[in-house]
Amino acid sequence: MKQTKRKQLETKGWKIGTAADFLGLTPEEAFIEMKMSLSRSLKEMRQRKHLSQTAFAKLIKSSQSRVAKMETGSASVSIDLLIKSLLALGASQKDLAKAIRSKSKVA
Amino acid sequence: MKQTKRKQLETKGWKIGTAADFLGLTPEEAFIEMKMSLSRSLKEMRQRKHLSQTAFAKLIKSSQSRVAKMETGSASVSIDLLIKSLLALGASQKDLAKAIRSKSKVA
DNA sequence: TGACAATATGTCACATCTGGCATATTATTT
DNA sequence: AAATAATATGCCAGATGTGACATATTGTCA
Repeated sequence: MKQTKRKQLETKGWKIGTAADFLGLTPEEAFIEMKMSLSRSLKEMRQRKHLSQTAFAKLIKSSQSRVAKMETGSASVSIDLLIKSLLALGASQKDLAKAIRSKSKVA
Repeated sequence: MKQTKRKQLETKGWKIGTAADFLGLTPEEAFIEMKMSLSRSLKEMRQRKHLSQTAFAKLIKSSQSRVAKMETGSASVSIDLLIKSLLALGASQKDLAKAIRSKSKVA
């Protein structure tokens, strides 16, 4: 739905589906977006610390392959793991909140 | 971390290391805090919509017992499930970001 | 180019999470 | 108080996520 139309409806007292789909995202899509966002944040933080995937994997007692999967947004990675990893890198809850909100670039 | 709070968490199935507690949140504790925060948000949103746990469970194709576990902060619930549930209730990523940052009160 | 480090992908046994059911506990209504 | 609704807790089989390993691909530098 277009922004303009939504605004018109809202000023007329309509309450349209909330939120998650404000930008046209279904809950599932929003969920995926969030994962991708966390993925990117993780990669950025790791690189900023000059850690290889292997070194980081050791740090969080995981494996290089799983770190790679985290950073490429593989479906086999849970948000739990992403968040635990980010926290291990020193991310604050504030950082995570920010990461969750940042959108992915569509090109 | 307060003794009373620790006890409550333990009865929910959480296992917390006993090591350095007073010096702020360990990543593990921060992780638990986040979950508790999401739990509270979920309960609030559901109640605001006047849905029983049973009705909400049907909505997200889960069970009343799991919804109860989500809201009581059981350790057997993943952040993935909490977030999916919140999104299903219409939470925006902004809402989630907010939820993640707010501290949980156990007392 | 070749050698080497970093990252990506596939597979799998094992661990954790999930839904559903039964049942217990707590609130609400009559 | 009894009946009823709502919520909580325990359990378990099946689903999903995990670490680890092998191997492939990509990147970098001599």
